[in-house]
Amino acid sequence: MLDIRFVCDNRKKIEKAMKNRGMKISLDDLVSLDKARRESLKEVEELKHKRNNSSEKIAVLKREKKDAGNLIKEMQEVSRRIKEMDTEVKKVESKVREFLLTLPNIPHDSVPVGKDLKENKVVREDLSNKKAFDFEPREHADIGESLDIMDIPSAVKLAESRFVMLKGKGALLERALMRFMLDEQIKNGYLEVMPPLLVNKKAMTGTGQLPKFEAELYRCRDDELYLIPTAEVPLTNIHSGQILSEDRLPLKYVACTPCFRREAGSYGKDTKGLIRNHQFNKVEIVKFSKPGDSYDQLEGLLSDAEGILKLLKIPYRVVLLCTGDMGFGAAKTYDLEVWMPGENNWREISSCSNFTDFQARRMNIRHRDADKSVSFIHTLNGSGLAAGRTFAAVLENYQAKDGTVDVPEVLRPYMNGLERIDR
RNA sequence: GGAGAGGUACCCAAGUGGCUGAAGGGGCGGGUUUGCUAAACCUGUAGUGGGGUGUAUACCCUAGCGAGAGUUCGAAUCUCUCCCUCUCCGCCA
Repeated sequence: MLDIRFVCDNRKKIEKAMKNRGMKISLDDLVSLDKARRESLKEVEELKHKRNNSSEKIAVLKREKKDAGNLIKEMQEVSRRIKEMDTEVKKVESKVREFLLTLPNIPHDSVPVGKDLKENKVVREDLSNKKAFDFEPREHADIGESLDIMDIPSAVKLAESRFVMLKGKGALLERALMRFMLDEQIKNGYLEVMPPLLVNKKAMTGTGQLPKFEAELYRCRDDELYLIPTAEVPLTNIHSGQILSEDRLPLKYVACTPCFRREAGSYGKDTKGLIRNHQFNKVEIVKFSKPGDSYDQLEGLLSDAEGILKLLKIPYRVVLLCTGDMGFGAAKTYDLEVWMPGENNWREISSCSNFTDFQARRMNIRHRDADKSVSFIHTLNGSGLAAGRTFAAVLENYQAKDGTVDVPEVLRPYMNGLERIDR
């Protein structure tokens, strides 16, 4: 959410930013709505002032056993008017808020302007671990099924399409990845958390999933609770409503959780294997930062995520998203993409974003400066990494000609010393 | 799920319609005195959101006693709805 004052004072800037995101938005209504809000508010507060004074006078009169009838009569009318105006002000306020909740964040100046993913910028790449295959590398779903470590038909029978069941060494590999990635992020100074996987509406609104993206969420029938689409939601909401003291910042959290996404509107896309599922495991890292150094913190968070791929020895590149491809709440986003030799393509495996004060304003997370003034903090998050997609990347990059898969060295301690996955 | 008790500031807590724009403790900040790992006394302690005036410092108004609605000239206090916490019972990994 953007600050209403900032929006009103910087219309040109906002409208340009929205245009860069590929949105056509006019702020005329919002600005006049807010003007009306301020005028009514001033008027009603003056009436309230009058009422407060008169109430006191009435109290004094009554105590002195004098007649207060006239004043009471007068105040009846004032009170009626206050009630009327309060309703009006509230209506306008909620309209303003509703509008603000649908406005995305303003992209940072360093973000390239562009229409879609074709205009994203590759910032750097590390191909030192890219292998030359002397055979035609296969896709991960193919490898997984022939090794009998991925069972899609069973998962579909139990749930529906876009679910997968891992078995045996596959389940072990997934668990190893989760533990390895968690341990690394803990080493990087993040505090591990096991959060609720179901959260309420307020939390979903805080991070920006609601109200705009309700169709992406699984919702409980009898309770006002939603399955988390990412641990970003519970982690970022940990400090909602709080004023954090500056010496605690940055706060860093990590969680490994299943994530649930309806993937509405992606029918027919990435239907094979582990790339786009309704349920997947992900290690998420979140930072609460002072406003001043959030962009430095973003670089750090990115390299924390990147470190996993370096250790796993998987070729990857860092992509800076352009304005048209960036998520709703982000001011700046780097994607980490891994090389998938079977698919002969790059795949997003992590998305690291600075949300600036966009989420903090929704959640009301603030900090106290050295000069005692209070301001919104900045939130950041990134995957470190998505386990399912990392699983796929390991299969494709570590496959051998005979259909087996080597276990990356760093994972072996987590897999009871297992060096190779075979049948 | 059933029954009961609660939710007041950083914490504990008093408070059933108007000198409560919230008593009293504790904690924390400042001060005084005596002096040694501190005590006693004095004093401050509603932060914040919103609106306005002014501009380096400020001031005024308004909201705020779990949340929302209602009654009333006036609500922490009365009524309703919801949320949360605790205790007992039931169920349960």
